[in-house]
Amino acid sequence: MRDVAALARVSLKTVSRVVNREPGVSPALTARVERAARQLDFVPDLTASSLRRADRQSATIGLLLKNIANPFSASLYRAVEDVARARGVVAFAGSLDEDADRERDLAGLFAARRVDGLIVVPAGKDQSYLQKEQQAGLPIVFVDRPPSFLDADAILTDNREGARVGVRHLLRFGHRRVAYLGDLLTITTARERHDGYLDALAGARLTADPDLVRDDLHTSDEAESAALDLMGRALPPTAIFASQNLVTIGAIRALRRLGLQHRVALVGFDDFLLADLLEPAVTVVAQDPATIGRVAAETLFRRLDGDGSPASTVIVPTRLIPRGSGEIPPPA
Amino acid sequence: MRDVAALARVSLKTVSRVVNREPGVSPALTARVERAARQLDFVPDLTASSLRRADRQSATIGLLLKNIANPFSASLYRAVEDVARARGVVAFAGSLDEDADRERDLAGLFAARRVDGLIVVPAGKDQSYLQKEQQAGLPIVFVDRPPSFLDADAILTDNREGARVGVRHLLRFGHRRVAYLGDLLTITTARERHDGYLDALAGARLTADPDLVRDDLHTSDEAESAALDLMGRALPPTAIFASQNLVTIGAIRALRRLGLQHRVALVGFDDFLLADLLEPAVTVVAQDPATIGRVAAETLFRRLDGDGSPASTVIVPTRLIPRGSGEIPPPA
DNA sequence: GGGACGTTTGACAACGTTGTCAGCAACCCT
DNA sequence: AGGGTTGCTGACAACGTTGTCAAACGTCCC
Repeated sequence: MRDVAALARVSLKTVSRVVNREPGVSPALTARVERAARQLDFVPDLTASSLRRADRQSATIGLLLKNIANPFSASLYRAVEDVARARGVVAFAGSLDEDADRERDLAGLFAARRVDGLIVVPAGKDQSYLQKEQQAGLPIVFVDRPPSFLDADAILTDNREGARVGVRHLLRFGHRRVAYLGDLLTITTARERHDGYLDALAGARLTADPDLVRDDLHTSDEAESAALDLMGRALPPTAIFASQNLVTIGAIRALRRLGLQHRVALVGFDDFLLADLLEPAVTVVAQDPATIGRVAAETLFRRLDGDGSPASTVIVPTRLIPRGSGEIPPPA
Repeated sequence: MRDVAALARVSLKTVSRVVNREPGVSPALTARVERAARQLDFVPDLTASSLRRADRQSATIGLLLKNIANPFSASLYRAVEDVARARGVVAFAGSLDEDADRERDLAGLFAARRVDGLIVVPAGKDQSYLQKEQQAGLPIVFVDRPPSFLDADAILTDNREGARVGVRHLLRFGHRRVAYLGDLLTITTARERHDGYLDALAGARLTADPDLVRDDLHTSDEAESAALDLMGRALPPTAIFASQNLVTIGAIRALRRLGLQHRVALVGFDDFLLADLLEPAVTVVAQDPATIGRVAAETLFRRLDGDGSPASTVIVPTRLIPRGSGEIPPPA
């Protein structure tokens, strides 16, 4: 900037004014400065600028995701990016892999870089460590899972209701032995889906058979062996509700291995690519990561624009997509 | 930091020394400063630090991707993140959607934030606009597609050879009428795959039937109608080579609609989730985004560590994964 | 006792930018 | 002509941190 000022024979401040399009610089000087800036390939340093500026905004936000490589996180990121882009804001992203330490570390790295806001899919059981930052004015929006020990905005999927609807869908076709395959119970959403499953059974005046309920399945392989084991029992289930993407895929693999994919009904929570091309096509309770991401980003920016209203929670509904696997009736 | 210094009754510089673990501070003062810092929840401002520091490193890199929401980009990001994490470096990411203007804009936004390096999947046809930054010392590594009008490191897939191997695989089963469904010819990799297809035909002393070659298909829907159209011709192909993920899926949909999925062979370029669960399972030429991302990040950091050797190009091989759809013989 | 030396500490300037304020010229009004 | 207003410009300090250098102190040796 100093070089630009020298070349245009003006002061630093005038260059700053031209670069920031502040009013009150004569056309002649504006032109001279712009020419000099172009000639020297001047790129203003946004970090220095935000250090000095009164509002201290860095036009940067941070995203803490489960795992960028999984489609849910990736869609979420993309939706946030699109909202941010419209404001010239760019985003940092990091994967947590369900690791609470990683969550704190990354939040610290982002805070040290003075992001303007944080969108968090929490991995740990306690977000109170963010309280200081929040009180210091950092807006934080939680996504997919509510914060613990912290009062903040949250954009959530209606997990319990979604699971209830999915399981009820199976019950309507006459199933009475519906198995549940669930993710780690340490994960809030997994617990909620588990509860939704129980709700649906209760709604049909059924009690859950503990032998048909398997929690803490976190990988496709674990889900596959759990499903194989279930189907090998004396009284196997006639339908399966899978609480998550990878679990659904594990269940599909198991049914395929047993040649039961057209005999045993299956509904999965969370949609996935090509679910419609499998045979049978997979009935799912679809979440809407794009909407969740968009709403989260909009909420964050509303806070940045000064909205000081109490923390709100938005529940994004799920949608049951019948495709075939969930409409298989029980054997007569 | 001033508050910490006041509370610990030391100078700013001493706080700085303690925070950065510089040697030569007495244990007594170190303890006092650390206590004060904890007490005040002091988080050092990395942007101010990097502004002042001699090396000007911000421990931040930027990634320009095709589209974060697509699995290739997401895996790439994750691989880069893992390498960066080990160094305490965080990453910005942005989607380009094949838009050259967007590429320049985002590169500018990242440059203004003084990233230490850039990993770019180029969208435009000319990267010379990055020359100034590069000469100013910004390491830039290109991924998936080589840079144009710029001398820089590149980590590429062997597209031409991969396509050749995929098509040769079909020819080995006796196919003579192999169709080609390709992405936009403006995309370098699409052209290379097209050439690989021609190579394979030439290797079998066949000439390409122009009626069987369809380029510029960029969405699943476009690919589907192109495939439907091809199969409706008087002399339809007995096998299809699809040059890209979405195109492969479009082709699958078309074959399904015609009930031909077990009659017409199909090989796709680029692996995708659940390809093994479709019927028939889909034979693909798999790329390796995780390796590509890891190598790109390693190359970038090597440059940051002062490697000044001439720009290098690393070719990451592809792998043919036979799963069924590519092993269907032509009708007798 | 005094000088040389090493260790620990702090004052100050600087990184690249912007907020504040003052200076100056040109104009308007009485 | 004098005073006020307006428009444009620049000097200077400041944002939060670190590099440089010198001061202060203690230790050791002759």
